[in-house]
Amino acid sequence: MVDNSTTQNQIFNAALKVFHKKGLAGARMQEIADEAGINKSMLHYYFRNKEQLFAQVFIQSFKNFMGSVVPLLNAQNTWEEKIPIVIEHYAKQMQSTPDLALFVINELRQHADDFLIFMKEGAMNNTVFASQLRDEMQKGILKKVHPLQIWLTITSGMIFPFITEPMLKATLGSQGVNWDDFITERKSILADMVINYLKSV
Amino acid sequence: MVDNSTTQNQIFNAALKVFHKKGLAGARMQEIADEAGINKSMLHYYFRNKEQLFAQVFIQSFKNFMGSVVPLLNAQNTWEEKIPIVIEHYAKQMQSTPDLALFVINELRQHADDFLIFMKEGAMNNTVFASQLRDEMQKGILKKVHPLQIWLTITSGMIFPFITEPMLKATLGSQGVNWDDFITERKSILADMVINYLKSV
DNA sequence: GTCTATACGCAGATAGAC
DNA sequence: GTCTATCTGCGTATAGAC
Repeated sequence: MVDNSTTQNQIFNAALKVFHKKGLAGARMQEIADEAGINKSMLHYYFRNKEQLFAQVFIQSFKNFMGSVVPLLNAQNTWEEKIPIVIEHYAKQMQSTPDLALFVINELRQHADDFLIFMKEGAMNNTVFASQLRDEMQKGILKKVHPLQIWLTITSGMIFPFITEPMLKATLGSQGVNWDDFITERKSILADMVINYLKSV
Repeated sequence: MVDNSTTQNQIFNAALKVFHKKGLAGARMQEIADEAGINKSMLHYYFRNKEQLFAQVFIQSFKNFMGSVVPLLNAQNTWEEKIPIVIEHYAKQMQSTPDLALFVINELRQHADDFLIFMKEGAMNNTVFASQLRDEMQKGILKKVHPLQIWLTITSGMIFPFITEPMLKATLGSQGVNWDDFITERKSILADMVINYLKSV
């Protein structure tokens, strides 16, 4: 899955890992080198300096975070089928790369000017999913709201619990609630909530 | 509102500001001193070192972020009245201290071991709000779910949009949607969604 | 391409005068 | 309590041998 065939890739993947955990300011070039099992000066040989290494890591992370869901939104099924699929997609993503979302959110906030240029304007709004919603809204079948609100409810509802996981787990633990069960319940509640709302015309 | 009567307070408030914006790793003692309009060595005089200054800032921030809503949850009105009030509370909080939430989430994730001790176990679950929900759930009037799910839906739905504000604004801007209008719509959608869901037995 | 050694600046921290 | 001057170590970056 992860390509470590070249030295450059080894460095890049290590950088991905360390930057995701520590952020730009907190990451150390030495730690990235150690993680890659490679001499520190190699980082400069391949990526010039910390700033440029970070830039490449960020761009890749941003595309991955924002873009990986788009195909699901453009698929050939109904909007109603897409909702649980997208929810499941985010749950999987948060479990496989737990630090990705918060990293992107955080660094984008601090360096918005430098990196916001990578936003594909209206990427979400041009999906088949958004069109499907707008269609049925106009027919009066669905409640009329901006599709972005639906979209935001789903991402909020699924990403936020994971970025606040330490806090949430502390609360759940003291209640004797199992994390995996809680997340399972969460996925179905969120889907029901959104779908019920849309249909409540 | 902000007490800058003593030198110590001036430093503390400046530290609050800088740490919230830059985080522990990104903040500079010199920047805090400049922000306070005070000599750098004063920071060490009053707070010993960066770590201890940060610790005090974090604890205060955490309490503020987590605790300020509790009185609203324990108030003498119905659960249904509380929902829009709590939503409004978070909107106000995110507008007056835009960096607070992300700061707490972020630093808590990186130093969970050091700071999670401040979590009041089950703080949310012991509120009147949670009891009200459980009561009506048992009577079969409301859908049976863990009250924390309701709570999480509200916080997610209201906090997440603000911490992703730069991204969201970029998207909205390209659609010609006004931010304030979007947030206003958001508040009512979220309240409706949660209330509708609870009542859909 | 990869390594060792080293330069250099920055940021946290202290000493000590006033 | 507040200031100036200074120390020290760390982290980025480069030089240069192999």
